[in-house]
Amino acid sequence: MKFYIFDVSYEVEMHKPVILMWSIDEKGRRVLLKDPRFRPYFYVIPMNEADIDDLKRKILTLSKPKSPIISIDIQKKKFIGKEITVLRVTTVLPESVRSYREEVKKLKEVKDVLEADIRFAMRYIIDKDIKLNSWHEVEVRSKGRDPKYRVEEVFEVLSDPKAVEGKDEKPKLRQLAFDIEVYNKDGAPKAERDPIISIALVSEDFKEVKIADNKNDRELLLYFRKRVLDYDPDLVYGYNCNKFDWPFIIERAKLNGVSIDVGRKVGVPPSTGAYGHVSLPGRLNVDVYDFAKDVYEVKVKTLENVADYLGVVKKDERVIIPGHEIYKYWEDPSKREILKKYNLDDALSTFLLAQLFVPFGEQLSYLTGLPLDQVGAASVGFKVEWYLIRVAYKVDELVPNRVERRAQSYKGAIVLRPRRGVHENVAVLDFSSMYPNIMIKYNVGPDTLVRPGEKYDPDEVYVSPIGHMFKKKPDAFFKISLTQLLKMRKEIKEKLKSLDPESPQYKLLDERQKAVKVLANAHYGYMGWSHARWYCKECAEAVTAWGRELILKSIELARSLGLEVIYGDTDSLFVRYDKEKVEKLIKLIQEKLGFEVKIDKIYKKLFFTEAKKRYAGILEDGRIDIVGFEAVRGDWAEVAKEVQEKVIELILKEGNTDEAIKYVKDVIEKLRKGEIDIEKLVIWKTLEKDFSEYKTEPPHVVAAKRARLKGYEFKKGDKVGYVIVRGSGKLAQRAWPWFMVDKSKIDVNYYIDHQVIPAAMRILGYFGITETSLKGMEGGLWTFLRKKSRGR
DNA sequence: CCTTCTCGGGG
DNA sequence: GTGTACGAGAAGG
Repeated sequence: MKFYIFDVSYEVEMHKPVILMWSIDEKGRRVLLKDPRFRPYFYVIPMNEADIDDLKRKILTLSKPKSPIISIDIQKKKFIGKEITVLRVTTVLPESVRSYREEVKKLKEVKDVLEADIRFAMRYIIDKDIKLNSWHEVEVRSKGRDPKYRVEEVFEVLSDPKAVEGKDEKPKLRQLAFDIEVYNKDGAPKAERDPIISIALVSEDFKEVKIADNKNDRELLLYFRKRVLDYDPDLVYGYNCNKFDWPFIIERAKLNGVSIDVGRKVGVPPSTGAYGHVSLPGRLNVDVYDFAKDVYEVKVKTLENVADYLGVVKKDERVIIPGHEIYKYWEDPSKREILKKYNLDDALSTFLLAQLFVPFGEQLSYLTGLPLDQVGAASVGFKVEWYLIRVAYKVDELVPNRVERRAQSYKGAIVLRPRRGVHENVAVLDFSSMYPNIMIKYNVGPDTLVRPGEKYDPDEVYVSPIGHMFKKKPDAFFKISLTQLLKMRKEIKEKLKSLDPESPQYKLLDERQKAVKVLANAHYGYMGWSHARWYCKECAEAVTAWGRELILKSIELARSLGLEVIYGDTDSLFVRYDKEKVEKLIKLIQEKLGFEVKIDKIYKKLFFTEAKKRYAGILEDGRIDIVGFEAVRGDWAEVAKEVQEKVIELILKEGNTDEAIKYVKDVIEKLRKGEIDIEKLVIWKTLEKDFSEYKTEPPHVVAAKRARLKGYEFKKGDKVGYVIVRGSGKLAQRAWPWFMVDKSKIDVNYYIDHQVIPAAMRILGYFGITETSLKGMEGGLWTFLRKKSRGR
């Protein structure tokens, strides 16, 4: 029979582990596949001189009746490229692996223990090559219904699941988004004090919201449980629900003595699992916020900002209530309808955002083997790592243990000093997948790296510009992984050409090729991550060195053609767009250096100051592109960003500064008159550390501390929005959380002198405009007098 | 006045 | 908890 498997977990039944595969059958029924045949294991590397059979006997004597060691096999494997003989020790209970690991490690004949930290369900996914969120052929025997599980039928698995190639379609999944509102009068919400006052649910089939009529939230919790169980969703969506909604619900349920077992296992409540995700048995609980974090165009990633930017729910079409005022809308019965609408708009936004993000998440899950609820919560490093672990299994490579290391920095990419000024017709050339291709070409990896003192044949190694050497043979582990990914991407793209872009299959495969790209591009950074299992600083260092060499050689080629190079960063070159010469250059780089370059974009006009990583241009279609300047940074006040953006636009489009100057003066005047919204004056910064770790007291830290005194919770990772008020002393002493400040207290001069003018001058200064001419009274005074006389 | 701390955006 | 390079403001001395 064929099953669409979307989650894998396990449970212990009669002292034995059983793999649970939460699935959908071809009739669209929710079913559970139980595989009782799988057992946990780990590997033991013996000391070189150790007697293997003797060691085997010794390990067997450690066997405990609770979870006996059922077999020890001698196997040949590779470890960091070297052939080694290992013992595979298999036991019964997954949770006993850790204690066996510790005891085995103590034996003097044992060099190391490997793969004892691969979670049991992941072990199954890797070993059986389960492709989550896709179809598998499995031989099964029906066990009928089981009141323990909220599924239509339970099956016992008789054969290893086999992925069905080419069945790139999804069954109809039930999805439910939820959102809660809580009563917090003083500062941040606290579950032990504040009740839930409203819950909204949105699915394809219904939208509803239930508001509490008193401060006892027991009824609300029961309603929530009932509605989830009635609808029986496969996917549950929340926004920041792993960190807020779920912990809050779990705690409130506990206080109320209510069971909140909303998963597909009766009596089992949600619990926090790997990477801080909240797990509901048999359902995929997706925190949409995890995916929203990747929308870097949105600086402050509130639900309404992300939904607005992506166009699913526009801000002006929905209710927005500041977090600290929510309780007021509940206390005043006449305002409760507004609160309900707000709650519903949030759940709706979450639901709609999930439609955009989840298809991509499903494909990341398909590739990495991490179930969808974990793959969003896991960082990029772990996503790459799980992908690598799957590759390792297929090529008999053992997985290195995680080692505590100090981060070691190394030299990175090259950035050219730009030619300042306005340039016309500039082409941006990009190397396609530069670092992955360098890694493939030079066979880079910890397994091919020639270590100090190691013997090598000078003809059989690649030597990096900084001297690190990599053996040409055999293929590096990273090369295998990357080649496979690039090949997969090429094949998918080929297949896409034959499909209707509107078809579900096209959409699915397109998301898959995007996920492949993300994983491939993250390989280089992964090597330089000190917590990586396959950490290799020398490898990362060599890759950036080859990258620098590549760019420099390409510049030489450009110059040999008489092409002017205006700028370049890491894997891009900005050159004067002379069509013929640029095409020649692309060919030359391909032929002489062996790398592919493409024209990424063409600017009609491009403006540089002397600074690196900062430029603004107008593209062929008239769009303005701003990189690096204050206008696109989150830590500048909106008013300054707007001014700079407008100045850039006026200059690139008009070709002179007159309009721009007039515009800046106008904004300054509005600021003086207090006509600018306080929201546009807020500066947002992240607390990157715990309060105690700060050696200095920057403004955002001072503001956050002030909010904390009022009961608002601020901690590492939070964004602090502050404004500057009038007064004396250090700037930080004048920084206050924006929601605690009355507009009349704002220091307008700070915003003029330290936000608007610097942002405008960054551009206008290049054209010889002075600060005083923006601020000066010449223009301002006249307008002032004119208006005054008109007023009379 | 100079150095250090801190942060964010992006190739 | 993927990497380094870079610019800029404000604190600190």
